[in-house]
Amino acid sequence: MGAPGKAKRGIPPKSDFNSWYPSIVEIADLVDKRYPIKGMDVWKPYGLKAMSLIDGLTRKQMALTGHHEHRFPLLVPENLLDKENKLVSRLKAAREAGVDPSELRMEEEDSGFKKEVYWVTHGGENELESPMFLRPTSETPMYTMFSLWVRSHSDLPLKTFQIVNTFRYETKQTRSFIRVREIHFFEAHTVHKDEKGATEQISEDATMVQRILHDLCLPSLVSKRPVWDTFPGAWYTMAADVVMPNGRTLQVATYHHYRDQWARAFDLKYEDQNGENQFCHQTTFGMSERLLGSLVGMHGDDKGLIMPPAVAPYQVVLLPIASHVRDDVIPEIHKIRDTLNDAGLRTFVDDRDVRPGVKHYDWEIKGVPIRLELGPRDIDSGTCIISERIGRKYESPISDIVNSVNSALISVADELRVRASSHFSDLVSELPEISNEGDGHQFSSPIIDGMVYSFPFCGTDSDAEILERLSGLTMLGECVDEYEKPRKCVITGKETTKKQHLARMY
RNA sequence: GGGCCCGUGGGUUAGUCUGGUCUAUGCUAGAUGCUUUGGGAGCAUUUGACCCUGGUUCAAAUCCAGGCGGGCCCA
Repeated sequence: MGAPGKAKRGIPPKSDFNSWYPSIVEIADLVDKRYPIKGMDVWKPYGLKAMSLIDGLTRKQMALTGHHEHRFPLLVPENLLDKENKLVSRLKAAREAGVDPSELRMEEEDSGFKKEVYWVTHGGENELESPMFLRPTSETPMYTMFSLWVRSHSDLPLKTFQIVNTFRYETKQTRSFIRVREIHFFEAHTVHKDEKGATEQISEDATMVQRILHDLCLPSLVSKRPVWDTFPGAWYTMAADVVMPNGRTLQVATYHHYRDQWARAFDLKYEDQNGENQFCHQTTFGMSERLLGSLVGMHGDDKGLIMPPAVAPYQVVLLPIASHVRDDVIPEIHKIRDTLNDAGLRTFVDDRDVRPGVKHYDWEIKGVPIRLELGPRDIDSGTCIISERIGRKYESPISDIVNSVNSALISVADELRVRASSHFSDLVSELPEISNEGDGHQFSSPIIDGMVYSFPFCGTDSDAEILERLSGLTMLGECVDEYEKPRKCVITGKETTKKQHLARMY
């Protein structure tokens, strides 16, 4: 704690999360929100570096699984959107009518996509004959090209991805990294011979998400979204949700199994071994800067951010002490820095001419996992002082500095995982029992704002709707983790191992 | 779609109801100098703001209208 009554750079307490979050993203120098367009923040170097490192984790997973990076154009001609709109509205209508999409015949219908995109209508002063829009996601441009690229079964599977900016015209309240209009977006799109190939891809996606979230020290809930919350073009949608400290869930990753629905709309076919044309099966996998938002929200505390070592822009900040008193402090600290750099660590020497306390506070706000102090006394004794952002502070011999720093980084990451999962279990609790007397369904105890509720459920869509209405919360979908022993469904009373969650979503 | 609120230096804030004493207050941040440097140093000097346009008035940060920008709540 600082001196009584003295604000720490004006950071509100973390317990007031709705004020803390928007303040910390600016105070820690991740973004500047003052750009005069709502939902379009300026990325500052520190924030951009963290995001690039997160992208690095993603790229690593993509490389391990044989995906290739592409880059598709930002602009999409309007007539391609029509194709997608038709598909989406047909599938949506089919779903609502409860029939197979192929049985349904549709007239033109506006699915509403047009309202959610930014339009380019002019070239210079001339109105464009065919307007274009900024991609909200890249199915349309990509699948247009895929149908040119895929000829034969030997072209499959086609595994692509790109990390680009996408645009959505949000009218609701925006929040840095959580709801923005210019989205830093990762999207992987794959094309397979059959449903089985696409299904295997979905499980590969699940593995990748968990590896990335492990590096970010984030626990998550993975669910199969309810039908009404599935992306209309998808057969089914899987999603990973992180629980923020205010109890709202944040969807950080989704992966969709499309079957051959899009392939039929975009005429995406291949010739199989028998010389026959077959429609392809497809998947997509998406993530965004919400990953950064979620680690800011989960790990930060009253003093500022805490960066998971895997993506900390600086893993070690070195603080020279009293360097004007002794000439050897700076050279010695540079030596240590070079040693750490050679070991592959990201470092920074803070040689500003300010008092050491200021530097400690500054780097605490930015969440640097380890601060390393070196002053004349340390040089004489052959040691330095290591402060971990999670609280520990101790002396360490300079001769073995790489090992000390590496194990300190591991201990920070471990501690973050412990804290995050204890936080997580505090926020998720069992749904109160439901009675169904004459006056309809009732909870035995009231729903508390800021909690996520888990419960056994095997009911129908309309049972789910009852729960949503009764609680005022949203169903996350069927969780991939099931109960070990069957339990009674909260609505039907039948035994089931299936687990669901109700939460307020971002 | 419906309703409500707000716009003052980089940040935050006083002043707006009741027009003049406001070339605009406090804190913080920034700059310069000297002294300082093992967890937020001190002193001195100093830079910096009334969202835009129009109206009312002798007089507008303040009242009115419109615009632009931001936020909240409800469907």
